Amino acid sequence: MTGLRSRRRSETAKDIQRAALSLIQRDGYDAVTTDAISRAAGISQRTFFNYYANKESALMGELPEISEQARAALLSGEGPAHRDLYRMMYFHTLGAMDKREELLVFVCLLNEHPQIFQLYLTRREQINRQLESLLAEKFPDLPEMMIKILADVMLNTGWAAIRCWLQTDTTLEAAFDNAWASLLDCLPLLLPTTQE
Amino acid sequence: MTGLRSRRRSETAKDIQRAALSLIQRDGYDAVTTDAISRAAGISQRTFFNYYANKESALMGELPEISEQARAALLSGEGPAHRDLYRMMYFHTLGAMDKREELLVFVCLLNEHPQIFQLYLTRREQINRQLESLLAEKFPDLPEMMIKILADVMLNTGWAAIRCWLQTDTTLEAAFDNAWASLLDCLPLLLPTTQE
DNA sequence: GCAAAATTTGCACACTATGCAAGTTGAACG
DNA sequence: CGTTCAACTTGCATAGTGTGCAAATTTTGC
Repeated sequence: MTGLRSRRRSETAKDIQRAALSLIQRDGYDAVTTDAISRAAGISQRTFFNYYANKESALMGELPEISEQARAALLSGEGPAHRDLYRMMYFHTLGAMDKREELLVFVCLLNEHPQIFQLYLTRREQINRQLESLLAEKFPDLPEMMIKILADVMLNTGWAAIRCWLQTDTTLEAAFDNAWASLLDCLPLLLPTTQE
Repeated sequence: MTGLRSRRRSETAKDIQRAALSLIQRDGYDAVTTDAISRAAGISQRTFFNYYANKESALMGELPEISEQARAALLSGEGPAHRDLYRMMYFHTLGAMDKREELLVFVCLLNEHPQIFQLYLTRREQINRQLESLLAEKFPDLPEMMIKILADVMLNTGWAAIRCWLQTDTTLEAAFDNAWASLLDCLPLLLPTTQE
């Protein structure tokens, strides 16, 4: 796929997402139909389904690729691990922007609409798997199970930080620091006791 | 709600799930409609939707309550933590049965149908939150963030163990031991280095 | 500029899902 | 046991979702 077609596809995908978000903010999630989104985006409803599987997918937009910035943020880091994680998630998941207001709208929708919550979980899982592949690169000698568990532990802590950030007045960086500290505080509960 | 009505409701929910699983195994997921499931379960399609939101929910059945056995398995344990986790998940999530064959069917469907995968993730999340409430009970003085992170770490390790169990010839107990060992092996990677 | 490939669109239609009212069943009470 | 009421099921209508298919349009390569 070449220049104009590729660019056109990206722009249309983005147009659809913007139309979805705008209509949903105006009319409420349940009142917005795929037909309305399509018209607002300037395409036919039939074409809508060439881009997105359903309404909530349109609302969330496309899964971001791992950018060079996000890769570098994690791979080049020599520690501490949570600094790497913060920078990776900042560039990748938040798209290097402080999109707090937009994300707050989104969290509201999440809490009210199970379909969106489901898709959010799927997105999270997909991003966790992306991180997993990065970690496999960073630690080429670790077994697969360890990579998977490490990715899950790190990313779930990161998501908890983002959620905390959205609910309090703290900075994103401080939220990551706090979540990480909580994780480290949990470790003694996981370690073998003297009884073992 | 009293005796017969309550029992009737449970049985009908179960009938629907069984019908869904049976039809899907026979005809393939995409070929089975909510109408077909309803007829096979002996109810109208309209009633189907009084029980389940959609086809994949019917396939997965209802979310199990935390049984006394599962509670006891986690709350009474004095360690090691992964023994508690194993016993809790055995009683709660696997329903105290070795349902390996049925779960293998399910894993196949998971990998082929995004809607089922999404619902699986939602189920996982719901069970994680159930574990979280149990942990809050077991450790009443821990802050909320720690409880949340601890629940995520433990349950994700448990899910990884179950997935491993389904893919290898190992026993479920050994799979939990291995996954837990992998988790402990990850901890040094998370701890602060001397540079901090 | 032309031919081929890629993409959009209109259309038909099956399936999903919900509101509503009529019919049926279970529970409570005398 | 009979009656009344609440809970549940069902039929029906209908809007929205989602897909296959072929014609129309746009982009690409030469």
